[in-house]
Amino acid sequence: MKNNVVTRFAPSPTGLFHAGNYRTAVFSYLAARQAGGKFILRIEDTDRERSKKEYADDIIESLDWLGLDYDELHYQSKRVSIHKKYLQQLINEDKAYLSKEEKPADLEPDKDWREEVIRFRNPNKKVSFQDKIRGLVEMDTTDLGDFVIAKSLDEPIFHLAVVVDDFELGVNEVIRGEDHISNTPRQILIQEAIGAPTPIYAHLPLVLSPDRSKLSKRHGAVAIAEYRKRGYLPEAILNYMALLGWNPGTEQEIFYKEELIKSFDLSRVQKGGAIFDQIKLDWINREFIKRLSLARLEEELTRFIPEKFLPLAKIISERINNLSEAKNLVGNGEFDFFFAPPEPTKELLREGKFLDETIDLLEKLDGGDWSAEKIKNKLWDFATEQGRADVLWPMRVALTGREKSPDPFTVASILGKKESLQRLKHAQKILN
RNA sequence: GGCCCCAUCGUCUAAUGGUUAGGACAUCACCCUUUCACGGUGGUAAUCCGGGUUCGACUCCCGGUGGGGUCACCA
Repeated sequence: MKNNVVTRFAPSPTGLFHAGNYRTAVFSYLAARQAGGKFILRIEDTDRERSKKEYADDIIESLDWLGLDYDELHYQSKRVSIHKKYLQQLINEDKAYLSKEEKPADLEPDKDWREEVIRFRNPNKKVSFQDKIRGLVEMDTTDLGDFVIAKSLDEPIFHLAVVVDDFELGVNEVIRGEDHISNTPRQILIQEAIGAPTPIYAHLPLVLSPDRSKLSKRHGAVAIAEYRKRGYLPEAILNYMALLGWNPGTEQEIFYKEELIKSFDLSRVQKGGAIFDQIKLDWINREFIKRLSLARLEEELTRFIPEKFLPLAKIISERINNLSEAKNLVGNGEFDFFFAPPEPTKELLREGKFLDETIDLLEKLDGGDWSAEKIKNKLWDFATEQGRADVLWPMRVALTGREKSPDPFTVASILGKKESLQRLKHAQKILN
């Protein structure tokens, strides 16, 4: 009999899905897939006040986009009858009890408040658990007191719901953020009370902001959906997040999903928190952009630039960190950066040496055969003879009006014969 | 503050008692080149501090210091 690994990702839909959450999902996913086990997505939406459907949808769409496929999807709010069963049982066995509460004086006026809640009868003992990343962790639960596990029989809260669901769904490896370490003893107490086995834990180091505090919405975290909009590739995000806090022990940096699944190993996960480094993400994204097939590159680029610039796809791909930057290079359909309106200055034209000859040579080239390669062939010998800089600089400036651009042959090919010659002649006029 | 976790270049990390402490990103210099970009080569840069243990500590132990997490009728 194979001991199948079952992991889960259990986000609460109370905000946009970002790198902090996402890294937990990646590690849970990789651990499950590597073991040939099961990966469960459970949306923890029992807090009716804070949970929003749009956030749940955002999580699902982001996971889908990133290619983290799950075997089961559960909404915790739909499982309250199961939680209720266990709650009732705990009360019957006097392991939990109804507790009268005194309303705090400083309670916010519009805040939901129960006069009576269900508290767990804390046996006040030391508990310990095995953590795949940190080893044996021990804690005394005495100072936790009789903590609240439900607002009512129909309203379980976090600790009870998590323990019951993990048990019922067969989760045997709980992979979650380090911020849950202090919740673990409480949950173990509940497990013991309902007769559930304690899963293996793996508490991941936190993803940090540049100031080393926990990454959060209001603190530097960018939503996954936003990265998508900015033209980051899902494989790049996956790769970068996997490398944040984990490494394969080799010098490989670029991984596709299948390779990650193959090499992933929880025991090689770092213990300390890791700062989210946008610059390195950019580098990885660039690496994946470079590795894109021409067909896929063009397809991705059409989300950001007009189709007529697709012949430039390759050249563009060498100059951008993310696809949306392509917009800055070609503008909104009008010739922009690469193809600025030709307003060459005399100075930039360097006296326009050989502009006449360049025009003559190009006039002879068939307009139906106007490729960058053909243009280059036509001009190359002459340019080499006269000094390439002296011939090509004026041509570049005349065509683009700028010092910086792709090579002039490519520019000319995109502009077409008519427009190219028009611009060259315009430059000629300026010089006279 | 109590409890808990953590600590190698600026950043992500490798080295599980013996290495000139390695790699990547970033940065700097040079090369390539019709500009930018791409690419290539090389450089700068780290074991938090103090005690032990040991022939020998980044590595093991103890103590500091520092950072972080958590202390809800949120997850």
